[in-house]
Amino acid sequence: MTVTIFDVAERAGVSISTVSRVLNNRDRVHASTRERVLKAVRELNYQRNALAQSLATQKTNMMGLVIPMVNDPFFFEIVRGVEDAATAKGYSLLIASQPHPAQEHRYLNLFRRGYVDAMVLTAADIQEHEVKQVIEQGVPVVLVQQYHKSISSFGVDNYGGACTMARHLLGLGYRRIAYITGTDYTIDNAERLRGLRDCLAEHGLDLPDTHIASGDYRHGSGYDAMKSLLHLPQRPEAVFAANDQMALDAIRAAKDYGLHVPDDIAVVGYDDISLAHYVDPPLTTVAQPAYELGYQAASLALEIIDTRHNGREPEPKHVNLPTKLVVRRSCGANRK
Amino acid sequence: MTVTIFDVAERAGVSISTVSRVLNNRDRVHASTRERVLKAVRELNYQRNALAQSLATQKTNMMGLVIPMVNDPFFFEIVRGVEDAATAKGYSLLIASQPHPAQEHRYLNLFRRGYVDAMVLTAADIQEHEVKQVIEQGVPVVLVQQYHKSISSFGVDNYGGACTMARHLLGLGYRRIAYITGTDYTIDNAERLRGLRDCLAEHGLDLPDTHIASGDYRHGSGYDAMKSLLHLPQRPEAVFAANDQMALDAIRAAKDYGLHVPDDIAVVGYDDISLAHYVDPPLTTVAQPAYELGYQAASLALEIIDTRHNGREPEPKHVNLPTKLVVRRSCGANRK
DNA sequence: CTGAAAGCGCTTACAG
DNA sequence: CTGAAAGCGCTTACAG
Repeated sequence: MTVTIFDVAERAGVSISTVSRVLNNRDRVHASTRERVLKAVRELNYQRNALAQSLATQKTNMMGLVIPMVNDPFFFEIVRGVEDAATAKGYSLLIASQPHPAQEHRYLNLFRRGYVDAMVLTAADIQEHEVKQVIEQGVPVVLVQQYHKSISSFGVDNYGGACTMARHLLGLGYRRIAYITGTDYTIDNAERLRGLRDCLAEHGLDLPDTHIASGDYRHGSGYDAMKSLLHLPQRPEAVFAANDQMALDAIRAAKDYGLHVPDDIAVVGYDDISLAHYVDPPLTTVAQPAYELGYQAASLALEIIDTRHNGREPEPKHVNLPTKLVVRRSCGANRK
Repeated sequence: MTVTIFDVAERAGVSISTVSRVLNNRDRVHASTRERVLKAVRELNYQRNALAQSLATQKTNMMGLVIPMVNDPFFFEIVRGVEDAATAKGYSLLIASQPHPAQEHRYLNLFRRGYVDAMVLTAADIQEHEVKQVIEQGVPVVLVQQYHKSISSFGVDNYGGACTMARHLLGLGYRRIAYITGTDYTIDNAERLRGLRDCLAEHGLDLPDTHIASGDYRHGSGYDAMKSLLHLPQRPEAVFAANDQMALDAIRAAKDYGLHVPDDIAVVGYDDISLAHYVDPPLTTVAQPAYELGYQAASLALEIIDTRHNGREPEPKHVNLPTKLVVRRSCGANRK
C-alpha cells in the first residue's frame, strides 16, 4: 500500500543502500544511478517514513514544546520564539497544549519516548524528578517560567517588574496602593507581590493585608477582588493587579461602582496583553519578553544537544529576562 | 544509555516477547512472571520507545493538526475542539502552527511521513493534489474552513451568517449599508459579501461598488477602508466589516472622524473575537462555532481510520455549521 | 504460559 | 561507486 525504499530500489534496479545514499546525499553516487533513483522516487511518489528514519538515526529533528492555553497572547509569543529558534536550526516544532493538567504528563511521556530531540516546558505542573528522568534519557529540557535548581530555565524578572511599576505609581504621587493577587501558589504572583512590598517599604510605606485582595489570574476574579477593595473604609488610590485580565475586571468594577479610572482610582496590570491597548482607559502594565523567552529557551535546548556529544551534562543555567514598563492612561499618567 | 526492552527482559529473566506481552496486556502471562517484569520496568525506569512501537504496529495514536496563527481565539477554539475529540478516542494531538506559509508544507510532510494516523488541516494554503497524496498514503485528512470537492470538510455557513446580520441591520431601519472586505481571494469573504448582497437585493436594495471598501482582514486595514467610506458624499448608515478586527478599526476611524458609534453610524463585524465584548461600544457580530468545527472534523478523521479497515475510502462529506448572531451595542440595538 | 524469529522501514559501517 | 548485512527498539504470529 505505502511505497517503501524497497519499491524504489527495485524500480531503479539498485539496492536500498544506494537509494538511501542519494536520498541523504552522502557518499559518491554515479550521476546516472542517481538519476534513475530520483526518477523512481518521483514516479512512485515515494516519501521516506520518518518514524523508521528517526529510529535508525536516533534523531528526530523535532523539538517538543509543552505549553498551556495557547490562547493567551503571552504564550503565543513564546510559541513564536520557540518556533523561530527551532526552525533556525532545522528542527520542526511539535506543540502539545494541554488544557487539563493531567494531559501534561501524557504529552511529557509522548515526548520522552523518542519523539523529540529536545524540549521546552513552560508553566507546566510537572515535578522536578520527572523532568530529570527525561533528561537522563538523553533529551535536553529547558524550562520557561518555572524554576528547578538542577534544570536550565528562562524566566522573567517578576520582582523587578513589580518594583518598576511600584516606583512608577509612587512617582505619580500615590501612597495607598493595593494589590490584587494571582493564584497564590505561583512564584510569579509571589515575586510580584514581594517586589511591590519591598518597593513600598523602601519608601517607608506599608502594604497591609486589607490592601491585598485575592484573585486567581483568571478572567472575572479581579472583579470581586476590586469590589472588596472599594468597600474599604479608606479606598486605595491605586490598584496593582497581578495580571491584565484582572486589571480589566477591576476597571469594570470601578466603573460599575461609579468611579472614574484613573481620576478617582488608578488601576494597573501586568503582562501587556493585546487588549490592554484597546480598553478604556488604555491599561498601564508591565510587558514581558515572551518571544525572547521562547527563543532563548529553545536555542539553549538545541545547543545542549550538540555540546552533549563531547562529554556530559552542561551546568544548568538560569536566566531572568528583564521586563518593560508600559505607561498608558489607566495609571493617571498621560492624562488628556 | 537509554534502557530498552532487552534490558528489562534480561533483568526479569524472560524474553522480550514476554516483556512486550505484559506491557501490552495481551495473552495470558503467569502472575509471578508479570510481577518480575513489572518490577524490572520500575527499577530500570523503563519507557517504551514510541518510535519503535509505532513502526512495529503501524499506528501512532497521534492526530496531526495544521493550523495557522494559533493566537487567534477562533483558531484556538478549533484547537480545543480537535484536542477534545482526539483525547476522547485515545489519540494525542500534535499541533503544527506555521506563521509562514512555506512551513505548511514542511509540516504536512512531517505528518504524512508516518507521524500521525490522521490529520485535520485548517485554513492552510495547500493544494488539493497534495492532500490527496497524503490520503492515498493512508492518512485520513479532514479540512476545516477550506473546500475541495474530493476531501471531507467542515466549514461555517458564511453566506447564512452574513444574511442574518444583513437582516438584523435592515430590521433596525438602516438602508445605506456598506461593506469592508476581507482578503478578496478567500471564500469566506466572497460568501459573506454574497450573503449581504443577496439579502439587500431581497429588500430591493443595492450594494454599489462605492459602498464596498477593501480591507484584508488584518488589523489596521479596516481603518483606511472606513475613512474612505466616511468621505463618501452620502455617508453609509451602517458598516458591516468582514471581521471584527476591521470592525474595531472602523469604530476607531469613526471616532477619530468625530462620529459617535452607533448614533451617527453603526458598525458590525464577524467572528465574535473576545475583544468584541470589551470595546466601546461592544461590537455586534457573528459568532462562529469554532469548537464544534474542530471537534467534528477531528471525530470524522478518526472515524475514517476505523471504517477504512473494511473497504475503501468513504465518500467525502461536506458540512456547513450554522453561525449565531450576537447583538451588542455597536449596531444601535440595546441602546442605553 | 513462554521463547525464537521475522518484520516494521530506514541507515550505516564494512567489503569489494 | 555499489551491495549485503546488521542494527535501531519494538510487536506479533508461530511453535512448543
